[in-house]
Amino acid sequence: MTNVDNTNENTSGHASDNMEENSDFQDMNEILRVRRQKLAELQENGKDPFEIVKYDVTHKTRDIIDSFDTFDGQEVSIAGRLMSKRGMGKSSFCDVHDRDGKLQIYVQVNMIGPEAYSEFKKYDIGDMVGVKGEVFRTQKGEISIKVKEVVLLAKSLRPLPEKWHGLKDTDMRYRQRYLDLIVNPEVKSTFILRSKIIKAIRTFMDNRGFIEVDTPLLNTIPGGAAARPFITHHNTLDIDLYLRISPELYLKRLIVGGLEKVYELGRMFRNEGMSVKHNPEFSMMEIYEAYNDYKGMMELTEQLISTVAQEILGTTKISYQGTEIDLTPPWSRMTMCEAVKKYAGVDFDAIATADEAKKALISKGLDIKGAVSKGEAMNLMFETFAEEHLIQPTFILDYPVEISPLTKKKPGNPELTERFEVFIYAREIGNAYSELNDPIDQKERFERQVEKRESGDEEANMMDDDYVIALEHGLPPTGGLGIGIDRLIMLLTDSYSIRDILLFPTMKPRD
RNA sequence: GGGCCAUUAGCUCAGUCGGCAGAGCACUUGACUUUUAAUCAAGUUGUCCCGCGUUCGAAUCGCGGAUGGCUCACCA
Repeated sequence: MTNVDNTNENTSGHASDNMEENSDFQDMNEILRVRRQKLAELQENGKDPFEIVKYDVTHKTRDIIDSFDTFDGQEVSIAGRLMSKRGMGKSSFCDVHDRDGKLQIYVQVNMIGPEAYSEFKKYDIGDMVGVKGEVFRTQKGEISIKVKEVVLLAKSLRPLPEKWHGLKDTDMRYRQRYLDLIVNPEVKSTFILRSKIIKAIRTFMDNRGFIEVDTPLLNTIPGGAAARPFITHHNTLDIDLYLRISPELYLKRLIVGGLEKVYELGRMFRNEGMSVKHNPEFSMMEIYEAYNDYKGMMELTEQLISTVAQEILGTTKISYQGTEIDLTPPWSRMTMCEAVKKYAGVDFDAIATADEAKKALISKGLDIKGAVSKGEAMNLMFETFAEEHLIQPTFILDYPVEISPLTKKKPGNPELTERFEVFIYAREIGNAYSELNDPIDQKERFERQVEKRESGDEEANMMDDDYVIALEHGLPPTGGLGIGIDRLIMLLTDSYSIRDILLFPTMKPRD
């Protein structure tokens, strides 16, 4: 009975399964057919471009453009994708694009001979070519190569998107990112910038005496953050494993082991909602420094981000989505309690009990589901009323202990912890603690997390006994910091969506 | 999951009141030996996202569905 309605999935028009192979060619439009015919002709004449294994490239187009005076009159060879053709009978101008630039080539029939020229005229936009010739400047002043030899290095069998408007369909841009990179120059430069930013971050950390380490992506206990993990399975061991949500607990084991200053910059996986700021896999850097605390991490955060901005963009005053943001240190500092007082008008210093906190929430029109502690109430108010105002870089200090299970309590105030989050453009960019190193306290905090988990909170931490044993061997006082690398790159590249700074963002499969 | 919007040629997009499916780029043929969004002449290109309905007639109107975008909710 229940299956009857599903029959339409099998009968809805896929009757062509048995005749698909041979009808491919007929189904193609003219552009596809013509290009395949050109390839077939080349192959029949023993000139199959796909048999070529190597081309001797002496220069990149960027080098030639940047130092024309030294290349003027010299012979060079370049290679790249043919992106435009301006043919005028017995001579042609074309643009060849390589990674960092483009260069015009000038092909004349009496330079390469009538046979090679007529073959060249069959090249299509999108073909990969190698070109050898002499550098010169045209009458209109454009640096070019007068071609002595041109080689087809790969035939493009499909047309590129339109040259003037580029590729706009966002879905296609993400699914076929190579097309996006070919036709939208600003996309290519964004990803080149991403690479430079990450390199600058690593250089900064290395210069400060940190070592980069790699810890497991496959975890038996996913810890260090409040997030739902992805689950996978190892066949030989026959156990489920989790993809890591944070490297925190491994990195602190390394501090116990005496590595003192470590960082890891890599991919995290969180099985949660997707948005303009969230992708299921994303890059984060975590840093741990022995004998330091969260105040030291504040200084490190400011220095790191402002130094990278200065190096990559040449300034610490950036523009993000039309808003000026000043990354010049020092950044403003405010406790969460102060922020809530300022933006919500509620003074949590004057609130003693969870009941009073609940009343304060209700008076601000907030919904309360289940039991809410004083700290959770303050955090909720902070997120609701304060976060949106934190446009310029701002450290928010002293988070409630209930939502900070891995953080040292503030001396003299057991309700709060030595923790900050840093916000830029109302987004959380970083999160840092004075790390909790008391194994007995840690064990109790885990137990409280386990209780939350058992009462339905899928994001609460699991008990990690092995980590507690590591702490029992002695973790020095340590400062720890996590920085959302993708969000930082969004800021520095002025990108609206996280999908614009991930080459292949997670997509729902088609069909 | 809710709301709003979109889906038309390989790409970017028009398509009026329901009346033969359009443009630019790309492509094909021809002309052109310093062009550059080359130019000029001629030509080709369609599951109008899918299904059902209303109608003499649907790209256009109605209902249902798919995909995507934005947004709200969710989400350290």
